Amino acid sequence: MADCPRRRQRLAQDRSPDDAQGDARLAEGGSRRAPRAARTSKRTRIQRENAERIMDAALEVFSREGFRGATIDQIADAAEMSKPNLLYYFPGKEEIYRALLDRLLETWLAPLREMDAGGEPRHEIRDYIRRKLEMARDYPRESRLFAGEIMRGAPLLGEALKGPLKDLVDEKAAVIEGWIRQGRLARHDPRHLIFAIWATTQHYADFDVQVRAVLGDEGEGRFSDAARFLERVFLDGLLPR
Amino acid sequence: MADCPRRRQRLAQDRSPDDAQGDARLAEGGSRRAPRAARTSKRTRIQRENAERIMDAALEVFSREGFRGATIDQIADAAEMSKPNLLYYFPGKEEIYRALLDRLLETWLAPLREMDAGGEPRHEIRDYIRRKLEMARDYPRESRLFAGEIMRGAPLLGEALKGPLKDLVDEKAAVIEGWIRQGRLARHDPRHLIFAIWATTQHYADFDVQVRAVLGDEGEGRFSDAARFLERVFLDGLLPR
DNA sequence: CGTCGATTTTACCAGACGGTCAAGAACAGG
DNA sequence: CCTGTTCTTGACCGTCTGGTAAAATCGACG
Repeated sequence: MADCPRRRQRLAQDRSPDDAQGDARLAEGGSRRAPRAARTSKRTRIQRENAERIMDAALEVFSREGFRGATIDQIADAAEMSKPNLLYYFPGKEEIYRALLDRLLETWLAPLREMDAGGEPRHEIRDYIRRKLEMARDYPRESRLFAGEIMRGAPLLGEALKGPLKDLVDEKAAVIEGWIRQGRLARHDPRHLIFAIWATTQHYADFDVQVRAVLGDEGEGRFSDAARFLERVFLDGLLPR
Repeated sequence: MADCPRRRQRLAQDRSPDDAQGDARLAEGGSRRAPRAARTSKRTRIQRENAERIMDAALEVFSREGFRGATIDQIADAAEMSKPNLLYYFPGKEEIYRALLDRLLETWLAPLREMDAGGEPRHEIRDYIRRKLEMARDYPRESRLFAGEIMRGAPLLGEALKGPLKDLVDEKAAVIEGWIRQGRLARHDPRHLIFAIWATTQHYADFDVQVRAVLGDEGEGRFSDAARFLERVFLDGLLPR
């Protein structure tokens, strides 16, 4: 942790050229005014650049203010763009938000997905904690966006939680249960273990002001301190004695 | 945990008769329209009852929608009261919110405050986890209100975090360090331990939808399962081996 | 039972906000 | 350099929202 360099570019942003758009209902109902950006399947350079600028600005604003607290004007300002121009690229506020969540979800699941049934339990869990903590450190805005959506009752992400997210947790819970049956881990509920890792790591992004306030000046090394603490507690607590 | 009955009344609500009011600047600047409720120091029965109904409704709405997402109309509806009538008791939206936070803070710190330097470390930490988890179960709205305020950068609670909250954590961190020096606990950073307990317990209130989505039908006993899991992991991880 | 303050309501307002429109500016392809 | 398309903008609109004014109603107490 302490030794890996900061980075803050590209999560799932570099996927296909035609992604991350609020084009949910783009090519449908004929009568609706279609001449929005990207009616043709090919996107121009300007379209790609501006869509990206908007997404980044929206992440900044939504993660700080929440969905209702954010205004299109704020996002447009942050994207250095007029409001009507922004609305030329996205049909509305909710679509921008939805686009952000869409591309966030798989990024969010990635660290858990990497957990390898064939690996050594101690090693796999420690690495999972590290990866999650790195995400909290390097992508706090994404963490807060996600947290905000869940705390509001997940009006948009609700189905994804019961689908892909639950499926992944079920899969990895089975892996952990396998390790337990082999006697390589102490008997614990694997789902609550996963919750605990989510909670403790994301805490350092979502509650950053509180963490800083409590730690005061000594807060500089909070992420490496947290890594040390969490790895030791979880491993000592999880391994059979 | 599993055996203590549900309850959902009174946290710090029953303090003095003249509390929990947005009366920050009540008896000041003479020229401002004063005839709001409670200009005299004595509150009538109706004033107490209505202020309470408003606070409860506001907690419901603010905790679900966030500060900016909540509207005075929603709060008034929830309090079964007209908007102007509500504004007869509180000078504005922010004052209601502020009043909620004011009375929440000391409730929130209480469980940690109870941790006793003279007690047995294993017992004290286990009980602290239990108390926090009970609060997450019985007062999820308060938990979400607090979380929302912190996530927005704690614009109102900021000073309280650096003052009373930090002081309390410092005090209890010293207690834990004492236990460590006595060899009764393994060497760990006590502040990150406290963060971890906060994070894991509050997770069950703040991220309830996610927890439910992942656990599905088996989610009924989530609080007692969580208690079992957290107590074991933290204690096994914290005690010297 | 009348009076005066406490309480409640109806009507209203100014600004913010999400979104639209039509016209102008920039640009790519021929 | 012309032209059709893409991009950008200033002006505008209906609704929502926080908050106010003032009149009407209630209720305790002499």
